[in-house]
Amino acid sequence: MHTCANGDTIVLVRNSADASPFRSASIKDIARLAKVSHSTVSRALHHSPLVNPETGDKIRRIAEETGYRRSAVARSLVTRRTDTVGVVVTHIADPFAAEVVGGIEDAALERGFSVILANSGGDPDQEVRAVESLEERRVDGIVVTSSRVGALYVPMLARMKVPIVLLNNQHPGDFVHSVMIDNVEASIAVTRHLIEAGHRRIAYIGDRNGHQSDTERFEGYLTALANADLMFDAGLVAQGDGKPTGAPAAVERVMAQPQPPTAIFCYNDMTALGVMREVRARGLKIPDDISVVGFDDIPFAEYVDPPLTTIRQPMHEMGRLAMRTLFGLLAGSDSTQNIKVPGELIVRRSTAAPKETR
Amino acid sequence: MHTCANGDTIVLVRNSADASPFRSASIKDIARLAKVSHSTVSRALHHSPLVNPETGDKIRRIAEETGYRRSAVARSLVTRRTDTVGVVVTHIADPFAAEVVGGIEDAALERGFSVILANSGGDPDQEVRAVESLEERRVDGIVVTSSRVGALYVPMLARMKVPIVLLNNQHPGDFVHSVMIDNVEASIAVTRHLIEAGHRRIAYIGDRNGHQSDTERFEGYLTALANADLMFDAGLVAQGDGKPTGAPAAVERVMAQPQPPTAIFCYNDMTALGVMREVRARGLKIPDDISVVGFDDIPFAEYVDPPLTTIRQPMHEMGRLAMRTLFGLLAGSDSTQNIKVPGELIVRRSTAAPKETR
DNA sequence: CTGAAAGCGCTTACAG
DNA sequence: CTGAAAGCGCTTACAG
Repeated sequence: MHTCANGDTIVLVRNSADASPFRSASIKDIARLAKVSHSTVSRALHHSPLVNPETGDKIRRIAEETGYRRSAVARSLVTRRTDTVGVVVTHIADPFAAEVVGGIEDAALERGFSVILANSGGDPDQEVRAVESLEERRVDGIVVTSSRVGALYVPMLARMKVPIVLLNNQHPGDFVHSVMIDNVEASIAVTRHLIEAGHRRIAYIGDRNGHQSDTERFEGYLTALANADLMFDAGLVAQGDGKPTGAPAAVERVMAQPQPPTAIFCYNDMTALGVMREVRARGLKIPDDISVVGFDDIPFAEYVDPPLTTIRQPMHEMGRLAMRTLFGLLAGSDSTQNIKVPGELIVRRSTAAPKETR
Repeated sequence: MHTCANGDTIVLVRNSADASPFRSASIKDIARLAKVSHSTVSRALHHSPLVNPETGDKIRRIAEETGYRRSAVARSLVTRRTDTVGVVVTHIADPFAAEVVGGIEDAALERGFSVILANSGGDPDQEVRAVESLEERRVDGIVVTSSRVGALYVPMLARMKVPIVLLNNQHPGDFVHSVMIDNVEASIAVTRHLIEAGHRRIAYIGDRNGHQSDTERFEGYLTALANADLMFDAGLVAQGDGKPTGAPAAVERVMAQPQPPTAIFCYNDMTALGVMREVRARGLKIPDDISVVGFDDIPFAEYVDPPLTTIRQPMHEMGRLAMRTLFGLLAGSDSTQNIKVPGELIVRRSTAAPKETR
């Protein structure tokens, strides 16, 4: 309840017994209290120079005192902007997604944007539904991480919907706007690191889910082997599932070879965690008996024992870059943006020279 | 562009050179194409029984073909609901927050709700700003995790704003609606676990940021000691910062005691990670020389070496419970909901009997 | 079964 | 500097 100097009073009451939507104070309520038109209230709240400073102050004071909150939904209807971006991730609890969203959040906050989260669960259909739901909510832009749909968005875009940028697109083929880690180069770098340490038999444990990033990392692995004139041995390649649980079977397969590997390159850090665990369960010491490398540099990579050698993806920065691209698009840029971000080789103690060479 | 059987045509054009907000198709465009009123279109899109089945089908087909997306913002303005919940977290990249948000997401999706994310950065002022921003966006409800404001929301609520539920409130004192882990009981359980293993000198490494949860966990620790008739030694208590980085100094302090501890109870798993690392750097073996326990059971707790004994917080489930409470409130419930969730002691290999007793 | 009308809470030319 | 008016894209009584 707010009582004015002139005795006017406003009481907002929940309508009836249940908590169904109640009417919150509107610009008109403030107008009545301030004895001005609602147009003037609207201007005052925007600090428009068109309103008398004293009137403006009075209006803002009343708004403050009554706990008035302007309705972003009403505003959006007329401005046709929601100052909102949608982000679709596979699972928010995935450390990669969480870090990326952190970067997106930061960039959004700087511009007064909010972010709406949507899950794809890694499923193409659910991903499309998530994007559609975001479109209904009239977000100003969308970033899709680890998309399984990728280029299929092109026709949607042709219909002139919201701008979309993909972050680490997992669908083969290019998309108009994207920020991607340079998987091939990074993969060459880790593999070369192992080769230079003296390894000749290097296993690759991939991801059976057919991610584009897996294809590219495998490609980098092959390239590095070729560059060093090392033979490729298909027996040293096995598939995991991107999670620790997929590792044991894959380790079993490569270690069963007549000449087992002295190093294992894992598709990602989560796989590496499972690999380290399985390798250790087999009584092997890391890195003395076998070297292990991952990919991503998730926050825990440095806390496992031994700390994991890996490729750092600048996840937070990638989130920001995706937002910068989006803001550029919103500002009218219509150029294609395909940003390729370099990974960084982080050498820790899970890698060393192979036994034989020492 | 959409061309109708009757030759009518609709073309939507971005207005002018820049990508400024363009007009997306509205219910009226569909109405024109279908040669009905926009009221009928609205009904058809809702599958209202009030519309002729054939007319309805025709309308929906046209909507489909033109890629029409109803505007949730316009709908919200009239229905006074946004089918949206706001979630404020300290940092989304925090594993605890990410898991909780995962549970919230799942519960939201089941009811067709979207979630808007907002960061508090652990700062009370920013937390309040985040909540206000969510109110402006007219979310139907808000869940605040690890609130630093807690009971201070009461006056805001008195103004009849959006329902708020706190998840693991970190502000002293109770709030109307909350879901909390039972810190005291859980803390008694881990401490008792150590005592039963034979430990007599148990250190506690807390969190200097003054979280309510730290106070409660410390309380549980004291209670368990007292229950076992063990003397409390202030020299065995040190403060970390909830992150691995805060651990070394704290370990230094407790290990410098004339009689160092044989076990360390850490405020949370992140602290335990740092403790394990520091303890190992000092040449001590875990658990042979010293036992370490954490709190939370973050996803990585089982992958560190040795796997960490800890208290599992059912984070995902807690997120769902918060949503259930919110939905109850939205459905008209006006009862106070203070849900206390039990933690679960997960014994792994970072704890064992102390050396002397073996 | 259908349409005309009012209204949700704002913003913003337009006229004073 | 201020107000009346139109309109953003929907929903929903109300009258046929």
